[in-house]
Amino acid sequence: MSNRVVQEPTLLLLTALADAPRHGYAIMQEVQMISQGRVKMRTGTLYGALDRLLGQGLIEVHEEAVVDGRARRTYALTKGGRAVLAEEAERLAATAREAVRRLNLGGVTA
Amino acid sequence: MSNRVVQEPTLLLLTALADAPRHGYAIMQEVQMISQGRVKMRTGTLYGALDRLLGQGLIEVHEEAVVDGRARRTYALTKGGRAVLAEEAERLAATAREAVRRLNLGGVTA
DNA sequence: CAACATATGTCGGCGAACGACCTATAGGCA
DNA sequence: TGCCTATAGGTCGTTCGCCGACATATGTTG
Repeated sequence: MSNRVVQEPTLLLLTALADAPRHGYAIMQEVQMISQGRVKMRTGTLYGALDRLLGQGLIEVHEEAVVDGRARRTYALTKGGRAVLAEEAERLAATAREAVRRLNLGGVTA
Repeated sequence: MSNRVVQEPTLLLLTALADAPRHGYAIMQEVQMISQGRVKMRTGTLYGALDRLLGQGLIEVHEEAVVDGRARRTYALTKGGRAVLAEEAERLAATAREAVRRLNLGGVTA
């Protein structure tokens, strides 16, 4: 019953991976760009969300390299993640449309 | 920097009040309808959110009647609430558009 | 050398949402 | 009559995603 599928920061994360695989830092920058600088995703949110999404099978590790003894992972959307993102995007768009419709109904002639 | 303006359940609540003032129970039903039965708002969420939104000045008490010794309040959007809802709806629509755009970019030829 | 960007992560805490429960009346139905 | 459901409004403890701050390491530029 619960909606709690994905929240906005998470949705932006998925969106950031929609066109190409990216690594963590790049995702943060991409999220900022997508949201026109409004949402600055923190690392705490990022890596927490990545773990969660990996567990949910919405994203996967695309490539894993070790650079200077540090893991460098790039993540990619899975088919499931792609489907979820498409669904959520449609749902969001529908909600937004409904909000606008109602604002116009009750707004002017209230 | 933080996005956290309003979350989805809250946004649906505001949307439910966009065309006409409503009381709590009616809001719950309306939210269900708007979301096509996907989001079933609980009373815990509802009244918590109403208090919060009243405090933020996004909604106001429209009418207050006492029926059978019980308070019956109807809530309405304030101008501020209306503005916030309009903004958020636009933002959501933009995010959804970007998600779809990127899905089409990377989806087929990946 | 200091400062910033790149890059990856951990941890404590907050707050919205959730879920379960409570009260109360009216109506359907077995 | 007793039970369930819908209407209507409300409280409270818990969960969980997000936030903010911190830690670490390298490369670059002033």
